[in-house]
Amino acid sequence: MRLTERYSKETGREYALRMLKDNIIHLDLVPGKLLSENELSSEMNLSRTPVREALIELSKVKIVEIYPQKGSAVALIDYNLVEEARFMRNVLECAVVELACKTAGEDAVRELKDNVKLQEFYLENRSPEQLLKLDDEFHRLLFHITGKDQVYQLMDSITIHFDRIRSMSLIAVKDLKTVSDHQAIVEAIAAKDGDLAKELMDKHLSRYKIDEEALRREYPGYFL
Amino acid sequence: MRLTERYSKETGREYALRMLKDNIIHLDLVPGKLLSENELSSEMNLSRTPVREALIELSKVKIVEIYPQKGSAVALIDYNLVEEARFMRNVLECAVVELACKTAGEDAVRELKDNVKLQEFYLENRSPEQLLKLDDEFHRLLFHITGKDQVYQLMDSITIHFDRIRSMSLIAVKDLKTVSDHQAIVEAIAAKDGDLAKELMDKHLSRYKIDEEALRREYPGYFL
DNA sequence: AACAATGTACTTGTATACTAGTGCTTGACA
DNA sequence: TGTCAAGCACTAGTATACAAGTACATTGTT
Repeated sequence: MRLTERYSKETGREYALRMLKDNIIHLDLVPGKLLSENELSSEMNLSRTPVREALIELSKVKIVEIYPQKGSAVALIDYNLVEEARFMRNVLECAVVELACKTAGEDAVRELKDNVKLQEFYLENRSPEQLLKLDDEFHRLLFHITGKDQVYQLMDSITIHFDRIRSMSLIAVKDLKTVSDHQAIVEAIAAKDGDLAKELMDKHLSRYKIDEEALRREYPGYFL
Repeated sequence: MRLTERYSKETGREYALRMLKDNIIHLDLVPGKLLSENELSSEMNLSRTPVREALIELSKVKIVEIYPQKGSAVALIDYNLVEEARFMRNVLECAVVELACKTAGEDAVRELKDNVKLQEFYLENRSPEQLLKLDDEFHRLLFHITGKDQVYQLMDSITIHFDRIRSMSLIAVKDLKTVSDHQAIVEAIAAKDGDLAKELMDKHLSRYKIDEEALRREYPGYFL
């Protein structure tokens, strides 16, 4: 378990949640790994209570399994759940981008354009970390400007299944195409072309498809 | 706060959650009502811990607000959140019913038909409670047969905003149309007509639209 | 040796005690 | 009378103690 510093205003529960998610996504806590509330809490210098609350939250999206009176574990990879996350994201993002075409004003479009401009900058400067952050931010922005923050938050909670296998997949996302996808989407929104925007988004998200069988071969034992 | 019996296998946390949701939906805990963990726990004959865990879960979908070190309250009605719930449901249900047209086998169609048959029975026998239950079950089934149970569960968690104002609205759902809507949807699925199914679902869900202004007039003070 | 019962060491679930932060009340003082 | 400050009564956040259930090892018996 890799730990980073606790933010100053962060509660114990938020810290535990952040640490657990990070470690699960980056496979420092591998699928199937047994989790003990006691062990985790002493590792993080917390009591069981905040750790337990974090585990309960993670179990809601089935990334952690809790067996009452027996133990807890990082969930094995259930490919159907990954597919659910992909499906949900695809459906909602397409609907939101279509909605954005109808409702987005000048300010919103400018915000999106600013974001993409920054992406171009970090693409040239080879800063994949910043780029990933801006990518997430771009999609979050689309939900925000259409007033669907809560929907985003719910969708985001299940996305961890997808994030985990993305981090397993060695194939990096082709950043160049990603950024130009974003550019095209913003242009479609500015032009208020809903059908085009939806189509572009669908194509964009399809780039993240990951070969299940290859992963299964490389990491047997991580799968359900 | 109205309490019903605790199920035998139910944990304290699950019981607290069920009670809180029921009372919020049926306005026994009105919007804006201050909640005290101590008060709630003694009312439910539990300690603070399981009650607190339930409140945290409800705060995730913003139906309960927790102000650290100050207090908690049932959230006022935020119409934008209601709209988010409606939007999310509409988008996902339409996508799922379309998917069902592609993937549903004979067994799945039979399950749906059985459900609708029961709806017809309870419609004739004027049993609105059973009918409501079957209505929920019908929609849950659509997600189940397409392998999207987790998506349903997440969607369902935000639906409470919608359920609350539905219970405020005196206008009962026209059960007759509801049942015939369901019939038509099942037929479209059996005929594998995705476009029709989607259109029918959209029309079906639009029946639940509620007049915001009328509610605002009737219940000022419940709104944000 | 085979097997059954029991003890033990774990787990999560719940209750309770303590910490720290908020806001209001109350009272002293100018 | 007005103002400010100390204290009190509440809150949620956290730590710890205890309860209840599970799995496994160990021991005693046949």
